[in-house]
Amino acid sequence: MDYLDSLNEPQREAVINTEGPSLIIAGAGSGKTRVLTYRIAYLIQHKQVDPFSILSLTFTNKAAKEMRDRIERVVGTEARNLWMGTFHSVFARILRAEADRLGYNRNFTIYDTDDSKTLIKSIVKEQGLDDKVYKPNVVFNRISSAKNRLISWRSYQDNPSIRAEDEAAAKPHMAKLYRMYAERCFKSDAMDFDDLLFNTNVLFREHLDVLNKYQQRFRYVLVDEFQDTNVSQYLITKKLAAVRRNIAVVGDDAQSIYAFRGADIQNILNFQKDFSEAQVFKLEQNYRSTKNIINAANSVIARNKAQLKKHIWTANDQGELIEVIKATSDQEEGRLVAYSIFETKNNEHSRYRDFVILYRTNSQSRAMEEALRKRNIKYKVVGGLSFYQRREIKDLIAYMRYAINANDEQAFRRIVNLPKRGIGPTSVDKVIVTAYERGYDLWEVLQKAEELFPGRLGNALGQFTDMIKGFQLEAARKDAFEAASHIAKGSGLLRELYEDKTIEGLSRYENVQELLNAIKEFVDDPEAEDKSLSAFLQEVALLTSSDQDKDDDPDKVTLMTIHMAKGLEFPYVYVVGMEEDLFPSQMMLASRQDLEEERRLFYVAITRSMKRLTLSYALTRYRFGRLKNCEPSRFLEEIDPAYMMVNKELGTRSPVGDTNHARVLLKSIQRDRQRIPTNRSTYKAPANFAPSDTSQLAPGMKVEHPKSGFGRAENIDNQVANRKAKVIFDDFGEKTLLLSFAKLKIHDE
DNA sequence: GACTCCGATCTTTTT
DNA sequence: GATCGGAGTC
Repeated sequence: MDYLDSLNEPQREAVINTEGPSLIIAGAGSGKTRVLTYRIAYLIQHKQVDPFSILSLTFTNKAAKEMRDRIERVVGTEARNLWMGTFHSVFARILRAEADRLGYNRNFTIYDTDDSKTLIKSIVKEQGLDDKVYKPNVVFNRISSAKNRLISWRSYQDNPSIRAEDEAAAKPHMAKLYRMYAERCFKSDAMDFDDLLFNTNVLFREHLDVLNKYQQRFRYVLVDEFQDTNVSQYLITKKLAAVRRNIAVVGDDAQSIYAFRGADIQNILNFQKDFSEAQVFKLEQNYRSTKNIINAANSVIARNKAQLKKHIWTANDQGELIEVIKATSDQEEGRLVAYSIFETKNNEHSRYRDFVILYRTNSQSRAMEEALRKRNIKYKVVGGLSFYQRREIKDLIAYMRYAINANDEQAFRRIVNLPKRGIGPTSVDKVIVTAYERGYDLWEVLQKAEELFPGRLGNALGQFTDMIKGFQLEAARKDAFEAASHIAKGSGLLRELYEDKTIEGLSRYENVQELLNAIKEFVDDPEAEDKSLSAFLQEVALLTSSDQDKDDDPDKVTLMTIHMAKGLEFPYVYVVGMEEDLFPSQMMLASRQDLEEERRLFYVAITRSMKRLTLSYALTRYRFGRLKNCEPSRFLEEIDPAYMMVNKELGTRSPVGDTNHARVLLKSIQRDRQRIPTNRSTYKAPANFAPSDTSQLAPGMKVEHPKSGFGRAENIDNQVANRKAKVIFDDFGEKTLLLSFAKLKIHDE
C-alpha cells in the first residue's frame, strides 16, 4: 500500500483504524482530505468493502466530487459506486425512494430559499398580518431553526417556552405561520432544504424497517466538516451508524463558521458521549503554510474561549511577515491590491491562479473587480448570484418543475402569467384560495377552472391547463432535453426573450440557450441512468453557485467570500475589508459566541494562505450606496504584531522578527481606529424631533442629536455647573456636548 | 389587469 | 446600487 507511506503517523493511524467510531480532529492544512480519501480507498482495497455500503457525507457538492475523483485515482472506477454527496443530496435521494411512507409523491419538488420566502410572504399577506413585523426573512429563519432542532409545527405550537419567546418578540402568530407554511409545502408536494433533513429524521423515527434497511446497507459512515453539522444532521448519522458503529467524523472546531445556520460544535462533544468507545486522532501538523502564517493564525484563535485543545505546527519555512495595506477608500483598496498582485506576478513569476481575494460579504467584490479590470488582470468571482438564480433561468425551470409537479404552488405563481395571459395576482390568489377552501389540489382546481370560474378567467386558465397537459406528456415520454426545448418554445418564454432586443434581453436569451445546453449535456452523459426531465430537476435543485465551475481559462485571480474558501488553499491570499462592522460584521457583535464565530472565520481566512498573506482596510467605503467612514478591524490588533510588517512602500519587506516595525504598525492601526471621522452625513432630523430630559443620561445609552444624528453616550462628566457628555456618533465620530445646551433625544432599546 | 414610477430595504455567511 | 412592492394611471 504505497499511499500509506506518504502519510505521517497520526494520519496513518486515522486511515487504517477503520473499525468502530473515530473522531478525527484535523487542523487547518493538516491533510484532512487526504486522510478521508485514503481511509475510503483503504476500506475498498484492503478490507474488500463494497463501495455500495460506504456512505460519505460532505458539506458541498464540490467537496464530494473532488473526493470521489481522488478516490477514483487510487481505486479506479469502483469509486463511482460510493454513496457520496452532501447531506441534502443523499437524503433527498433516499426520501424520493421512500416518499410514499411520508405521504409525498416521489417527484416532490425541492423549494429553494427564494421559494420558501415567497410562500411565507403570501401567507403573511393572506393572514392580514403586518409584513413589517413578520418579515419573510425573520419568519423563515425562525421556522428553519425550529426544523433544524427537530421541532415540528405541532411541538412548536404546544411548547409554552417557545410561545413565550414569540410573545416577547411581539410575534404571537409565529406558530400559526409555521403550521400554515408546513401545510402549504406539503400540499404543494414540496420540501424545503430543512425538510430534507427533518423528514429524513421523521422517516427513520417512524419507519423502523426503513431505518433498518439503511443501517444494514451502510456498513461504514464518514462525515466531513463535522463541525458544521446541525443537530438534525447529527441525529441522522448517529441513527444510521447505531448498529454497525463504524462511523468516522472529521472536523476542526476552530473552523466552525456555520453556527448561524444551526451548526453546533456541541456535536463533537455529543459524539464522544454517544460513541464513548470512539478513538480520537489529532492531526496537528500543517503542510500548507509558513511558520509565520501559522503563528499568526494561532495567536488569533487563542483568544477564543470555546475550543478543543490542540497545537497546530508546521515544519515549513519561516516565511514572510504579514503585510497590511491601508487605503483611504474602497476604490483605492482595490487599486492597491490589484497593483500588488500585478507586481508580485511579475517579480515572482507566479500565475494569476495563485492569487485569491477574500472578503466578508459578496457586495465587496465589485470594487475589486473594477480595479482588476483596469489593470487587465483576469479574474473569476466564485459564488454570488448563481446562474440558476437568474430570473429567466428560474422562469424556465419553474415551467419544467410545474410540468413534473402540477401542485407546486410557487412554480405556478411564477409562470401562470408569464408571458402575459391576463391572469393577474388577484386571479392567482382566487385560484389558490379556492383550492384551500374546497380542499382540492391546485391541479384539480385548474382542471375544473372553466366551471369554477366561468367567463374570461376560466377560459384563460383552461388554455393554460391544456398547455401544461401537453408539457406533462412531453416530460413523461421524452428525455429532459427534448422536453425542456418543447417547454421553452411552447410556453412562449423563448419567443418573448427573443423579441426583446435590449442588451439585457439578449443576454437573457443566451442564458436560456445555455441552460438548454446544460440539459443537453446532462442527457448526453453516458453515465447517467435516468435522463428524464424529473431527474435533471432533482440534480439542479441542490446545485449551488460554487458548483458551476466553468473550465475555460484556468489562470485567473479568484474572488470569493471567506465562507466559500473553506477547504481551499492559495499561495497568495488577500483578505480585504478588514474593518469594524464589516469584519467582524456588525450583525455578529451581539454576543461573545457570535464574535468568536467571526474570529474563527478570520482564522479560516488566514490559514488559506501558503506563502504570503496580505490584509487590507479602507478608511472610507460605499455601503448601501452611501459613503461611510470606517475603522480598522479589531482583528488586526489581535494578530501578534511580531508576525506583521508595516507597509511603507509596496515591495519593501522587512525581515522576520523586526519588532520595531511591528510597533510602528500597531500604532498606525490604533491611530486609525481612534480617528475622528469628519465627513458629512446625510442625517436629517425628523420634523417631530423633541429633546429628552438628559438628567438621567448614562454611558451606553443611544441618543439622537438634531445635527449629528444617532450616537452612543460614552461617558458623562458630572460637574455641577456644566454637565458634559462624550458621545460617539455613527457618522461624525466623537463629540463632547454641554448637556445644558445640546438637544439630545434618548432612545430606549 | 398592465404599466410606470417612486420609495423602502437591503447584505452576513449557504445547503 | 439594485431590487421589490405599492400607488397611481391608462
